[in-house]
Amino acid sequence: MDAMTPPLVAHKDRLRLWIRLLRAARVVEGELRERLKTQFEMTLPRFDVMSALYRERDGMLMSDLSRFLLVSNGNVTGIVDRLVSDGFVVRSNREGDRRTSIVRLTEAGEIRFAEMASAHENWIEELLKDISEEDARRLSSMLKAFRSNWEAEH
Amino acid sequence: MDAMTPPLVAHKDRLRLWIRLLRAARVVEGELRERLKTQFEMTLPRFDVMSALYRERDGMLMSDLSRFLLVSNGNVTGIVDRLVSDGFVVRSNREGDRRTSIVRLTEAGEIRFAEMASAHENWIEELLKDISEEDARRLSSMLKAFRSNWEAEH
DNA sequence: GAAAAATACTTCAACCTTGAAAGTTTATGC
DNA sequence: GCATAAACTTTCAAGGTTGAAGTATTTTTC
Repeated sequence: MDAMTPPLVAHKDRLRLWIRLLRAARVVEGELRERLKTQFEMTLPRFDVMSALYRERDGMLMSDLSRFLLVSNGNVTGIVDRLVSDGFVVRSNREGDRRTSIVRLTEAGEIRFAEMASAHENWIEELLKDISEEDARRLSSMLKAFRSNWEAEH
Repeated sequence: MDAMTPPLVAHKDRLRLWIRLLRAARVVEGELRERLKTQFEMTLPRFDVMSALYRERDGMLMSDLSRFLLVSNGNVTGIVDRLVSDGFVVRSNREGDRRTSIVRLTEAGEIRFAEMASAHENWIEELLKDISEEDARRLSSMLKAFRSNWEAEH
């Protein structure tokens, strides 16, 4: 064998990273989905919408939700519909623009989300406990930079 | 203000990491989905199944696929059904156990996957280009450790 | 070897998701 | 002002996803 033989599979580091990242995300997401369902009778997509609305107490447009959550418009329509019939969310008309309506949490929605958010935070701490806080911070800022670059390009 | 006042929001590093990781994964996944669709008329779940079968040329059981891809059994049934009608996959009976069948790529499936895999690898390189190879390796091994710990505990 | 348990898979209802098409309303150009 | 474009949302079909229930087969237990 030639001592100078180059590696047969070079520059695959990013591909491997992507695969592992995806699998880790799936594992954690599956666990969260299950706990939300059993402990709060809640789905992950609905939790995500409520989370966005909890940050924006004055409400959001459907398109705001769609953009923020990175999902399609039609998708948000269905999820909000179900949250409305759950009694956690309301659509209210907006003065001066009859195309849009503002989506807000109801009081029941705020109370329920606060409960879930508290549990959710603990679950994440538990599920990611094997990642040191140091690593978490470094990785987190790496991902922030990644996202910033992405936003700048798209 | 008390100089010793502790941070109001401590130990949120992992939560922030999780949120950013999820968003990054969604951005990349959305891009991959769109490219697979427009350039290969292929969905991401079907690509994932073909990818698993390409690694295991002798074929896999449905339950192997389910376990490997981290999705439910019923889900795999549907995706494989569609891949069979696409002509990319076959189910063949297995001697000695009539509960199971071996799922394999057809020759057309192997050829098609090889084309897609090549493009896919380039896409990942492109999409993750802002992550240095050094960072990619470090993060990758961090995620590997995370997954190993997870497996050990579950 | 019959009964019970375990294994492998499919079916199904409910929900999530996308992308395209269509509806409504508002803004723009002339 | 009127036509056109743009913006915002919903609808719909096709597909993905889960978890529970059901079917079939094999293995285990006694």
